[in-house]
Amino acid sequence: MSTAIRKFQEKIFAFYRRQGRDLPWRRTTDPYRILVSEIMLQQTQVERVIPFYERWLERWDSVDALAGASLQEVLEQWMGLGYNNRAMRLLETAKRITADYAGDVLAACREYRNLPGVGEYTSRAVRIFAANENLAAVDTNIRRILMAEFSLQNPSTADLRQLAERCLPIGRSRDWHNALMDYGALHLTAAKSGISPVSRQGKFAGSVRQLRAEILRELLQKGQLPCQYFEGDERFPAALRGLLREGLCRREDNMLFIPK
DNA sequence: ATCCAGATGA
DNA sequence: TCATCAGGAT
Repeated sequence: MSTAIRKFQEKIFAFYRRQGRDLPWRRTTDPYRILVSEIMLQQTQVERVIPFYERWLERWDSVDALAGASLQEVLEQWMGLGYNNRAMRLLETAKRITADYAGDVLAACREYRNLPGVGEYTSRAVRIFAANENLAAVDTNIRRILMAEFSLQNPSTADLRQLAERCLPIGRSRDWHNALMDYGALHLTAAKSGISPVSRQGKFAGSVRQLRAEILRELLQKGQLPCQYFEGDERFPAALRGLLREGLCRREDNMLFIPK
Protein backbone atom coordinates (compact mmCIF):
# COMPACT_ATOMS: atom_id res chain seq x y z
CA MET A 1 0.00 0.00 0.00
CA SER A 2 1.61 3.20 -1.16
CA THR A 3 1.88 6.27 0.98
CA ALA A 4 -0.14 8.28 -1.53
CA ILE A 5 -3.06 5.92 -1.24
CA ARG A 6 -2.87 5.88 2.54
CA LYS A 7 -2.97 9.65 2.64
CA PHE A 8 -5.85 9.66 0.19
CA GLN A 9 -7.80 7.31 2.44
CA GLU A 10 -7.12 9.40 5.48
CA LYS A 11 -8.26 12.55 3.71
CA ILE A 12 -11.54 10.96 2.66
CA PHE A 13 -12.22 9.43 6.08
CA ALA A 14 -11.36 12.70 7.81
CA PHE A 15 -13.94 14.49 5.70
CA TYR A 16 -16.45 11.74 6.43
CA ARG A 17 -15.98 12.04 10.19
CA ARG A 18 -16.69 15.74 9.97
CA GLN A 19 -19.39 15.98 7.32
CA GLY A 20 -20.69 12.49 6.69
CA ARG A 21 -24.39 12.40 5.88
CA ASP A 22 -26.99 10.49 7.84
CA LEU A 23 -29.16 8.95 5.11
CA PRO A 24 -32.09 6.54 5.53
CA TRP A 25 -30.41 3.69 3.65
CA ARG A 26 -27.36 4.01 5.84
CA ARG A 27 -29.44 3.01 8.84
CA THR A 28 -29.99 -0.51 7.55
CA THR A 29 -28.07 -3.43 6.14
CA ASP A 30 -31.16 -5.12 4.72
CA PRO A 31 -30.10 -6.03 1.17
CA TYR A 32 -33.61 -5.40 -0.14
CA ARG A 33 -33.63 -1.87 1.23
CA ILE A 34 -30.18 -1.20 -0.12
CA LEU A 35 -31.26 -2.47 -3.52
CA VAL A 36 -34.30 -0.19 -3.56
CA SER A 37 -32.13 2.79 -2.63
CA GLU A 38 -29.53 2.04 -5.28
CA ILE A 39 -32.08 1.68 -8.04
CA MET A 40 -33.76 4.93 -7.00
CA LEU A 41 -30.41 6.69 -6.82
CA GLN A 42 -29.48 5.89 -10.40
CA GLN A 43 -29.15 9.27 -12.09
CA THR A 44 -31.19 10.83 -9.32
CA GLN A 45 -30.14 13.19 -6.54
CA VAL A 46 -30.13 12.01 -2.96
CA GLU A 47 -32.50 14.69 -1.69
CA ARG A 48 -35.17 13.75 -4.17
CA VAL A 49 -34.91 10.04 -3.47
CA ILE A 50 -35.37 10.23 0.31
CA PRO A 51 -39.18 10.71 0.45
CA PHE A 52 -39.75 8.15 -2.29
CA TYR A 53 -37.55 5.64 -0.49
CA GLU A 54 -39.43 6.05 2.79
CA ARG A 55 -42.82 5.75 1.14
CA TRP A 56 -41.76 2.73 -0.88
CA LEU A 57 -40.63 0.74 2.14
CA GLU A 58 -43.76 1.65 4.00
CA ARG A 59 -45.69 -0.11 1.27
CA TRP A 60 -43.34 -2.97 0.39
CA ASP A 61 -41.02 -3.93 3.22
CA SER A 62 -39.50 -7.02 1.64
CA VAL A 63 -38.56 -8.35 -1.76
CA ASP A 64 -41.33 -10.92 -1.50
CA ALA A 65 -43.88 -8.21 -0.79
CA LEU A 66 -42.71 -6.22 -3.79
CA ALA A 67 -42.77 -9.30 -6.00
CA GLY A 68 -46.49 -9.56 -5.31
CA ALA A 69 -47.25 -6.01 -6.41
CA SER A 70 -48.84 -5.07 -9.71
CA LEU A 71 -47.13 -2.94 -12.31
CA GLN A 72 -49.83 -0.33 -11.93
CA GLU A 73 -49.18 -0.02 -8.20
CA VAL A 74 -45.45 0.13 -8.70
CA LEU A 75 -45.65 2.85 -11.32
CA GLU A 76 -48.01 4.90 -9.17
CA GLN A 77 -45.60 4.67 -6.27
CA TRP A 78 -42.68 5.57 -8.50
CA MET A 79 -44.42 8.46 -10.22
CA GLY A 80 -42.44 11.66 -9.88
CA LEU A 81 -39.09 10.02 -9.39
CA GLY A 82 -38.25 9.79 -13.06
CA TYR A 83 -36.85 7.23 -15.48
CA ASN A 84 -39.84 4.99 -14.88
CA ASN A 85 -38.35 2.01 -16.63
CA ARG A 86 -36.36 1.59 -13.44
CA ALA A 87 -39.61 0.82 -11.61
CA MET A 88 -40.63 -1.80 -14.13
CA ARG A 89 -37.23 -3.42 -13.97
CA LEU A 90 -37.17 -3.33 -10.18
CA LEU A 91 -40.48 -5.18 -10.09
CA GLU A 92 -39.21 -7.80 -12.51
CA THR A 93 -36.00 -8.12 -10.53
CA ALA A 94 -37.96 -8.63 -7.31
CA LYS A 95 -39.97 -11.38 -8.97
CA ARG A 96 -36.84 -13.15 -10.14
CA ILE A 97 -35.14 -12.86 -6.75
CA THR A 98 -38.19 -14.36 -5.10
CA ALA A 99 -38.68 -17.09 -7.65
CA ASP A 100 -35.09 -18.05 -8.49
CA TYR A 101 -33.11 -17.09 -5.37
CA ALA A 102 -35.62 -17.80 -2.60
CA GLY A 103 -35.72 -14.09 -1.83
CA ASP A 104 -31.98 -13.86 -1.24
CA VAL A 105 -31.14 -10.42 -2.63
CA LEU A 106 -27.44 -10.69 -1.90
CA ALA A 107 -27.04 -14.04 -3.63
CA ALA A 108 -28.95 -12.73 -6.62
CA CYS A 109 -26.76 -9.65 -6.86
CA ARG A 110 -23.72 -11.86 -7.17
CA GLU A 111 -25.25 -12.98 -10.47
CA TYR A 112 -26.55 -9.59 -11.40
CA ARG A 113 -26.83 -10.32 -15.11
CA ASN A 114 -30.04 -12.15 -14.31
CA LEU A 115 -31.51 -9.01 -12.76
CA PRO A 116 -32.86 -6.35 -15.11
CA GLY A 117 -31.93 -2.83 -14.08
CA VAL A 118 -29.04 -4.08 -11.96
CA GLY A 119 -25.66 -3.49 -13.54
CA GLU A 120 -22.04 -3.57 -12.53
CA TYR A 121 -22.26 -0.60 -10.19
CA THR A 122 -25.58 -1.41 -8.52
CA SER A 123 -24.74 -5.06 -7.86
CA ARG A 124 -21.48 -4.10 -6.21
CA ALA A 125 -23.13 -1.32 -4.23
CA VAL A 126 -25.66 -3.72 -2.73
CA ARG A 127 -22.95 -6.16 -1.73
CA ILE A 128 -20.83 -3.38 -0.28
CA PHE A 129 -23.49 -1.50 1.66
CA ALA A 130 -25.46 -4.54 2.77
CA ALA A 131 -22.64 -6.96 3.52
CA ASN A 132 -19.47 -4.84 3.64
CA GLU A 133 -17.89 -7.05 0.97
CA ASN A 134 -14.39 -6.07 -0.09
CA LEU A 135 -15.32 -4.83 -3.54
CA ALA A 136 -14.68 -1.55 -5.29
CA ALA A 137 -17.59 0.24 -6.95
CA VAL A 138 -17.16 3.22 -9.23
CA ASP A 139 -20.02 5.63 -9.70
CA THR A 140 -19.96 9.17 -11.05
CA ASN A 141 -18.79 10.57 -7.70
CA ILE A 142 -15.99 8.08 -7.23
CA ARG A 143 -14.90 8.38 -10.82
CA ARG A 144 -14.59 12.14 -10.40
CA ILE A 145 -12.65 11.80 -7.15
CA LEU A 146 -10.19 9.29 -8.59
CA MET A 147 -9.61 11.42 -11.66
CA ALA A 148 -8.88 14.48 -9.56
CA GLU A 149 -6.77 12.66 -6.97
CA PHE A 150 -4.58 10.89 -9.49
CA SER A 151 -4.67 13.50 -12.26
CA LEU A 152 -6.23 11.23 -14.84
CA GLN A 153 -7.40 12.67 -18.14
CA ASN A 154 -9.34 10.01 -19.91
CA PRO A 155 -9.29 6.83 -17.85
CA SER A 156 -10.89 3.66 -19.12
CA THR A 157 -13.48 1.87 -17.04
CA ALA A 158 -10.97 -0.90 -16.41
CA ASP A 159 -8.34 1.60 -15.24
CA LEU A 160 -10.77 3.17 -12.80
CA ARG A 161 -11.90 -0.15 -11.41
CA GLN A 162 -8.33 -1.30 -10.91
CA LEU A 163 -7.37 1.94 -9.23
CA ALA A 164 -10.46 1.82 -7.04
CA GLU A 165 -9.51 -1.68 -5.91
CA ARG A 166 -6.05 -0.55 -4.94
CA CYS A 167 -7.52 2.28 -2.88
CA LEU A 168 -10.01 0.08 -1.02
CA PRO A 169 -9.28 -0.27 2.69
CA ILE A 170 -9.90 -3.93 3.38
CA GLY A 171 -12.61 -4.54 5.93
CA ARG A 172 -13.95 -1.00 5.72
CA SER A 173 -15.60 -1.18 2.34
CA ARG A 174 -18.98 0.14 3.45
CA ASP A 175 -17.58 3.14 5.32
CA TRP A 176 -15.09 3.83 2.55
CA HIS A 177 -17.73 4.01 -0.15
CA ASN A 178 -20.07 6.07 1.98
CA ALA A 179 -17.19 8.43 2.64
CA LEU A 180 -16.33 8.71 -1.03
CA MET A 181 -19.93 9.45 -1.93
CA ASP A 182 -20.09 12.26 0.58
CA TYR A 183 -16.77 13.70 -0.48
CA GLY A 184 -17.89 13.67 -4.09
CA ALA A 185 -21.36 15.02 -3.45
CA LEU A 186 -20.51 17.67 -0.87
CA HIS A 187 -16.89 18.65 -1.41
CA LEU A 188 -15.48 17.73 -4.79
CA THR A 189 -18.64 18.41 -6.77
CA ALA A 190 -18.85 18.15 -10.53
CA ALA A 191 -18.96 21.93 -10.94
CA LYS A 192 -16.04 22.55 -8.60
CA SER A 193 -13.85 19.84 -10.06
CA GLY A 194 -14.40 20.74 -13.69
CA ILE A 195 -14.53 17.03 -14.45
CA SER A 196 -17.53 16.10 -16.51
CA PRO A 197 -19.48 12.90 -15.91
CA VAL A 198 -19.59 9.99 -18.28
CA SER A 199 -23.28 10.04 -18.99
CA ARG A 200 -24.17 11.95 -22.09
CA GLN A 201 -27.02 14.21 -22.81
CA GLY A 202 -29.22 12.99 -25.61
CA LYS A 203 -29.74 15.19 -28.60
CA PHE A 204 -33.40 15.64 -27.85
CA ALA A 205 -33.20 16.54 -24.21
CA GLY A 206 -35.32 19.52 -23.33
CA SER A 207 -38.81 20.70 -24.07
CA VAL A 208 -40.01 17.67 -26.00
CA ARG A 209 -38.93 15.46 -23.17
CA GLN A 210 -40.80 17.56 -20.66
CA LEU A 211 -43.94 17.60 -22.75
CA ARG A 212 -43.86 13.85 -22.94
CA ALA A 213 -43.39 13.61 -19.20
CA GLU A 214 -46.33 15.92 -18.50
CA ILE A 215 -48.71 13.99 -20.70
CA LEU A 216 -47.67 10.66 -19.29
CA ARG A 217 -47.93 11.83 -15.72
CA GLU A 218 -51.41 13.19 -16.28
CA LEU A 219 -52.59 9.98 -17.86
CA LEU A 220 -51.16 7.82 -15.14
CA GLN A 221 -52.71 9.98 -12.43
CA LYS A 222 -56.10 9.47 -13.99
CA GLY A 223 -55.49 5.78 -14.26
CA GLN A 224 -55.96 6.05 -17.99
CA LEU A 225 -52.51 5.07 -19.04
CA PRO A 226 -52.13 1.41 -19.85
CA CYS A 227 -49.36 -0.03 -17.75
CA GLN A 228 -47.75 -1.44 -20.80
CA TYR A 229 -46.46 0.14 -23.89
CA PHE A 230 -49.14 1.16 -26.34
CA GLU A 231 -49.97 -1.52 -28.84
CA GLY A 232 -47.36 -3.69 -27.19
CA ASP A 233 -44.70 -1.61 -28.86
CA GLU A 234 -41.65 -1.67 -26.65
CA ARG A 235 -40.26 1.30 -28.46
CA PHE A 236 -43.20 3.43 -27.42
CA PRO A 237 -41.24 6.10 -25.55
CA ALA A 238 -38.90 6.88 -28.40
CA ALA A 239 -41.72 6.60 -30.86
CA LEU A 240 -43.91 8.99 -28.90
CA ARG A 241 -41.17 11.52 -28.66
CA GLY A 242 -40.60 11.49 -32.35
CA LEU A 243 -44.30 11.69 -33.11
CA LEU A 244 -44.84 14.58 -30.77
CA ARG A 245 -41.93 16.42 -32.28
CA GLU A 246 -43.31 15.96 -35.76
CA GLY A 247 -46.83 16.81 -34.62
CA LEU A 248 -48.08 13.44 -35.75
CA CYS A 249 -49.53 12.39 -32.42
CA ARG A 250 -52.95 13.67 -31.36
CA ARG A 251 -54.74 13.74 -28.04
CA GLU A 252 -58.42 13.13 -27.50
CA ASP A 253 -60.29 12.47 -24.29
CA ASN A 254 -57.10 12.04 -22.35
CA MET A 255 -55.91 9.28 -24.57
CA LEU A 256 -53.11 9.35 -27.04
CA PHE A 257 -53.80 8.33 -30.59
CA ILE A 258 -50.77 7.14 -32.34
CA PRO A 259 -51.03 6.45 -36.01
CA LYS A 260 -49.60 3.15 -36.98
C1' DA B 1 -28.23 23.46 -20.62
C1' DT B 2 -26.06 20.31 -16.89
C1' DC B 3 -25.93 17.12 -13.62
C1' DC B 4 -27.67 13.31 -11.02
C1' DA B 5 -24.84 6.78 -5.98
C1' DG B 6 -26.61 4.01 -14.18
C1' DA B 7 -28.47 0.38 -17.31
C1' DT B 8 -29.58 -1.06 -21.72
C1' DG B 9 -29.80 -2.10 -26.70
C1' DA B 10 -28.06 -0.85 -31.06
C1' DT C 1 -19.18 3.13 -28.96
C1' DC C 2 -23.66 5.88 -28.71
C1' DA C 3 -28.40 7.49 -27.84
C1' DT C 4 -32.10 6.60 -25.03
C1' DC C 5 -34.62 5.74 -20.83
C1' DA C 6 -42.84 6.63 -19.62
C1' DG C 7 -37.47 12.71 -15.29
C1' DG C 8 -36.73 16.46 -12.51
C1' DA C 9 -34.17 20.39 -10.02
C1' DT C 10 -31.05 23.89 -10.31
